[in-house]
Order: sequence, then structure tokens, then C-alpha cells
Amino acid sequence: MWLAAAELRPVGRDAYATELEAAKASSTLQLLFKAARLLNERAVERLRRLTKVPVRAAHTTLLPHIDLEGTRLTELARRLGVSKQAVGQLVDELVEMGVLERAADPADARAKLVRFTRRGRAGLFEGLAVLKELERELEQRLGAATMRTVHDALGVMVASYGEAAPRR
Amino acid sequence: MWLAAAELRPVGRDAYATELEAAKASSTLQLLFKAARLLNERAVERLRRLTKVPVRAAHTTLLPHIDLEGTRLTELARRLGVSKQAVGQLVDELVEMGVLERAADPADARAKLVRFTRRGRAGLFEGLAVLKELERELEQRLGAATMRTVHDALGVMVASYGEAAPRR
DNA sequence: CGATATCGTCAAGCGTGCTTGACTATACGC
DNA sequence: GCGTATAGTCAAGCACGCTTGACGATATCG
Repeated sequence: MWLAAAELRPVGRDAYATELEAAKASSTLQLLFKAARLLNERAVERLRRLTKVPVRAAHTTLLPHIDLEGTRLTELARRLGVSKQAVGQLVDELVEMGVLERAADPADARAKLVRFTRRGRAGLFEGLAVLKELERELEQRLGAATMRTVHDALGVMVASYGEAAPRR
Repeated sequence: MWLAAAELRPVGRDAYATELEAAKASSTLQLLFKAARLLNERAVERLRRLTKVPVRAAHTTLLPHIDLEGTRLTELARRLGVSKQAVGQLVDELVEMGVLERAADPADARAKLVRFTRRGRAGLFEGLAVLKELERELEQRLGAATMRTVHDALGVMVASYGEAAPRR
């Protein structure tokens, strides 16, 4: 759109040449943002349609941090970098949906272990299957070698820019 | 974390083998989401520190759709796929920050053209510079060839999964 | 001219994802 | 046993990014 704009203004074009150059040079990151947003939308959309569970992005962020034997709320909050109350609400919703359950922690009577229900585990498989399916589609378009390069590059990016700062 | 969990449960490990496989296979997309989130955070953070303008993600989504000669509110809403009222509020904030201004549209007395102020254009340069800087950092880590492969792959992803559905 | 559509704005409200503060129950160190 | 820290919950509230509805002003078409 910037390019189009500049083309409409023959006067002053030179003044914006640098700008356009910069815009073009920066497009890899803009592409990254856009690609992530689009793929995330597609994944959540497919999963919702598949499982009839009104799962949201916040839930899918939470789920991978739950260990199979169960994880304490406080620990989840620590891993996510948010308050335990915030996580508590997400867990409430997922319990309501039949995905998670709370069990007493045998090691500590104050604590409860948040863990998957049988149905939750099944849904998890479906969720992973959805991601896998999207990845297969991408791999068909991109080729295995490119896919691998992209994978490794993304790994480097994540490693370079670190994790969410832990809270309190 | 799934891996660690499975390792703690020697019994039942086979039952989760498929799951773990799926989780590993799906990690390219998870990496994509994480990389996009981290890089976006860094970019907004640097820009804010640099310009002292409390710019948010919603603003940076809006700005690239504003043509240099100015763009109507309705047109911006159409391009973004949201209501004109929503865009109006973002524009209000950016006007308050001194980044944008509203000018009468000579072609239509009902309409106003949203466009950059001088200072806004300067800030835009800085914003692009920040992205460019982040990209340079990445390119140093990844190498030019990989960077180019990633760029093209992201382009394919965006093209494959299309644009935001236009509203009304 | 008049009917109708469009541009921008005012107002109110909602869902999401968080926060802080306060409180109970249990654990643990001295 | 007692003081203090920790796990989870209840409650209230906030910022953000949106929405819908209504309206005045201007444009456009017949």
C-alpha cells in the first residue's frame, strides 16, 4: 500500500525512497506476524469445529504446560508468567468444558493437581492432530527441506529473544 | 514439558508415545506462534523506549494502512476488517500522540483524510528502523540464505491462508 | 427537489485476559 | 506450639479491542 501511495505522488517520491526501502526490508518480520496470526486463527477455528468445545487462544496457551500426572495451579501460573487467579479462571472454564479436572495433591493437602480428563486427553490428541494437519499442508507447499530450515530458524529466534519474564 | 512428564511415568509411557510424537511434529507451528509473540514484544518495547510514544500493537497494525496522502476512516476500517468506530478510537489516540492528523477531504465534504503529521512520519521511520534492526540481528544469527528462505516461506503461508474476511 | 446512501461521530456496552487485595486452610521451621 | 510462608479461592476492577445503535451532515440519483 505504501508503494501504491508513492506511485500516486510523483512529486516527493525521492523523499520517501528511503522509507519504502525500509518498509520492504522490514517485511520479513511483518510477514512473520501476519503468518502467525493467520495460522493461529485457522488452527483454533478448526479445533472448535472439530471438538465442539469453545476453546480459545488462552486455553491452548495453558494446556501444553499441564503435565500428564497433573500440575499445581501455582506452578502453572509461574510457568505462564501470570497471576494464579488468572490461571484459575482459565482452569475453571476448561473444567466446565470437561477438559480438565482438579484432584487433591497427595503430597500437600493445601494443593490440588490440575490434570486432563479422559475426554480432555482425547481433545488434546485432536488439537495436536489439527496442528499436524496444518503443518502437513504447509510442508506440501514448501517442501521438506524448506520446512526444516524454517523450523530451525524459528528455534533460533525463540532462543534469542528468551522467555516471558517470571512474575513475583 | 510433556517429555519430562512422560519420563516421570515409566508406566503408561507407550500409551503416550503417539502423543509425544504428535507434539514434537507440531512444534514448528508452536515455534512460529512463540517467535512472532516474542519478536512483536521486543519491537513494540524498543519503539516505545525510543520514541517515548505509548504506541500499542493495535496502532502498529493500523499505521501501514494509512496512505501518505491520507486515507478515509471508512476505508481504513474496510482494510482492517473492523468497524469504523473501532478505527476512529485508534486514530483519536494517535492524534493525541501527535502521530496522525485529520484533514478535510477536498473531494467530499463529509469525509476527512487521516494522515501522518511530520512528527508521525519521523516516528514511522524510527519504527521501520526498529524492525530493520531486529531483522539485522536475526540475519546475523541465521545467515542471509536462511533468512531469505524463511522470508519466502512466510510469504507462502500468508498467501495460502488468505486475508481477514471483510466486514459488512 | 426529494429520497436514499454514505462519512464521521457520540454513546453505551461486551468479552477477554489480566490485575490487586483479602481471606481460609494447610505446611513447615524454630 | 507458634509464627510465618504457601496453595487456592472469592471478589472487584481495569485496559484493550472490539461491538451495536443512533444521529447529523453531506453526496448522489431519479
